[in-house]
Amino acid sequence: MSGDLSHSEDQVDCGSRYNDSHKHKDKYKDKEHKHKDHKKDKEREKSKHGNSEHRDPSDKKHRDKEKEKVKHKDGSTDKYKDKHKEKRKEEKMKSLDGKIKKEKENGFASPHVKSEPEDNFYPSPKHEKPLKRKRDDDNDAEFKPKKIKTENDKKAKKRKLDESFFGFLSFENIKPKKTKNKKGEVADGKKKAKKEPEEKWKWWEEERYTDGSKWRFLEHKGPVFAPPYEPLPSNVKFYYDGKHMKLSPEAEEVATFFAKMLDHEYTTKDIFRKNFFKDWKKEMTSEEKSKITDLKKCDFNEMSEYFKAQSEARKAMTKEEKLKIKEQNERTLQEYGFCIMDNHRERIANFRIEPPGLFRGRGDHPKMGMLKRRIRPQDIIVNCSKDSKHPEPPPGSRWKEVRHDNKVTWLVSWTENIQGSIKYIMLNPSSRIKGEKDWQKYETARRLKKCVDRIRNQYREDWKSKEMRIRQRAVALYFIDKLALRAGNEKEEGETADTVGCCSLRVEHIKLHPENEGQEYVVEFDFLGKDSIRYYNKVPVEKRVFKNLQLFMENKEPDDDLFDRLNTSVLNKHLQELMDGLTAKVFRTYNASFTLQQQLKELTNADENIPAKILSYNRANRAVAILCNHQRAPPKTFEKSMQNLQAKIDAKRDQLSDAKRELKSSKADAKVRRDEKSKKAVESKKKAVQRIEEQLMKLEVQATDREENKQIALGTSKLNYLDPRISVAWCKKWGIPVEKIYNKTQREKFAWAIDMADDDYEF
DNA sequence: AGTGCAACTTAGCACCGGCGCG
DNA sequence: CGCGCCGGTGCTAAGTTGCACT
Repeated sequence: MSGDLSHSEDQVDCGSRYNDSHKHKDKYKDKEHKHKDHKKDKEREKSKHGNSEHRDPSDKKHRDKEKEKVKHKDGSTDKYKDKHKEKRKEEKMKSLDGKIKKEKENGFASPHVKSEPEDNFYPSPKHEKPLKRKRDDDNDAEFKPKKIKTENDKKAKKRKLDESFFGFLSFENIKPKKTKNKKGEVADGKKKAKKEPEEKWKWWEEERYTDGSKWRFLEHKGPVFAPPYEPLPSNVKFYYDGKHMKLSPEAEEVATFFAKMLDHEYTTKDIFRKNFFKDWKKEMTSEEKSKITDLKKCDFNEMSEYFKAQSEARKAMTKEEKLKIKEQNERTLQEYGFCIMDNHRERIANFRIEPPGLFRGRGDHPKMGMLKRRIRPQDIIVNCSKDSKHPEPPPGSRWKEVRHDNKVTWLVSWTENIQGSIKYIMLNPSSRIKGEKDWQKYETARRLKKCVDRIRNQYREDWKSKEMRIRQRAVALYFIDKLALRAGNEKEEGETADTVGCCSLRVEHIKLHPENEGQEYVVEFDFLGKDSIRYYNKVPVEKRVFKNLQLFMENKEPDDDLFDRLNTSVLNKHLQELMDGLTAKVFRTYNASFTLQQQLKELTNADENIPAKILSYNRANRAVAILCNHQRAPPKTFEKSMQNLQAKIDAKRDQLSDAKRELKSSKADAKVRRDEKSKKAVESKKKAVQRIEEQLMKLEVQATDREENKQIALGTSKLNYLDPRISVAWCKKWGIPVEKIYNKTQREKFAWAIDMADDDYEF
């Protein structure tokens, strides 16, 4: 059922997005911040999205149908979500009252200090138990080992242990040095010998920790901080109410954040402006505060112009200047961009601290425009091993804490002030620690493959259960499986944009059509999911599911939870019982990978040439992206670039007919002359025609590919959902260079798969 | 059971640099 | 040899999950 893509089209066409996100990089002088005062009254903004139009009263029609004896039989549980419901309703009322949204404090100074004494070497109180595990840390106790064995065994043994120890001396991480794959040795036998010292570390051939620890040794240089604020030159002025006003450096910095965004639409949005203005005032001197009382009277234009000029100037820099900067960046990278973890030099993903700026959440975010404060050394927690050379805080400052917790993978963390969440500096996807986890993820998905039939039968049975909560669980699971929906945690209102996943679907997000376009029992989904990306889909479902949905919706308001007896924790607990390590997201991984494999089988045509095969690959990839609803805004230049391509195709066509004509005439010529020379001419013309035909085809394929990709993003699924061994195996099977499928970074991330998968790999 | 936190994965977009084209 | 385009990369927001605590 899940690999089925019958519903794909709708998704693609109808998908549309509501989010315009973006970022900012800036600086700002920090200040004291308020405490997170949660539980502030929150008011969710009336949903501005398309959803509202879907609150269709007709839903009520279904209410009286099929009253079930079952319903609420376990009266005990109405609670799960009631609380939220209440809130939402309350808020609705409030907003109806025309009240203005109450603001929340910006601050979040609250340290959440872990009072871990920095002295225990392997602290981490929480994970005491994993010690028993033989193989890997978390779940999947058995699988990992097994997998490893099955997958590796053969080759693993032979080249075990060759490197590792001083691997970090070799910079293995930088170059995706061709890893020899099984047969790979072929690749460059002799060269290999030379490059041997650069041989990449094959962590996947080594033992893993079995005690829950993530490393034994960890050394790094700490984070790179955002550059300090540089005040504007005095000729760049700020005007309030038409009059020049010199701002204090603190206030000025925050003003520049706004100035830099002037061109963006969201500086016109009420919430954004309100949040910004409020936080800005906190940075002002009392004098400034009393003068500047209306954002509308602020004129940031000179600042804005100044920054535009700056960026022009940057573009116009000479080669030498640019080179210098590049070199400096490279030095920074070499110094801060790597760490040493267990004898290997590994690349760090994000070693720069996020610069201050104005927060812009995605979608309709209640906190957009708030000030993201500058992070200082005293906000930073450093994690490294006790026996390593500890990173030095910048002169005159100190770290908030240095700890030595080898049960976690992060090197640096700090608490961010917008949501109060923790941010981390961690390793690159090419690192052992990320790679192992990634591998493990696919192994879990493969285990699901083995028992998915059983699970599906089970939830189909559960549709008939007498217990409401079981039915809900079963229907939700069906959606997660069939439609690859996300789990859908509940979220705190007023803290984030109003988005949902499976368990948090509300009545207003689906419509039931007993009959639609010739199909029976159609469910129409329309909601905003992660990142406020719209999910729109019409799916025919089984009658029993349909009836259940009618039941679930009975006597509910549009903004009531569809699955009121279910949440992600209940669901995952259940899944855990069905299979060790099973959680909702495993279904996404499983269905994505399974679909890729099956689509590749179906679409790849042995007779076609490489570009055509790659098109097939992309189509298979696309099927997955559609399943997972990975959309993107059509590139701004889409139309134009499509036209360009079309022009090229036309030109190529002309060229082809010219070439054909020439071929013809040279043939005629050869017939008359019958000499060697003219024969040769014919041959070369023939070749020319062939070459052009090939080029033309390539262009046409490219055009198709691009057109089909207009609103679909392939990257996310490729990077996060598709077992790379499937792709590698496909490449090997059809003699396609992996470079055509994976770029350099991707090859680094998937080095393990490239090395270990054979052409007969089966997901 | 419910809540909140910590850790880690997944996500789309802006921007930039290198490359192919005229 | 400059210019536009495109892919790759960096950035950081927004999810999921597990667990401790109450």
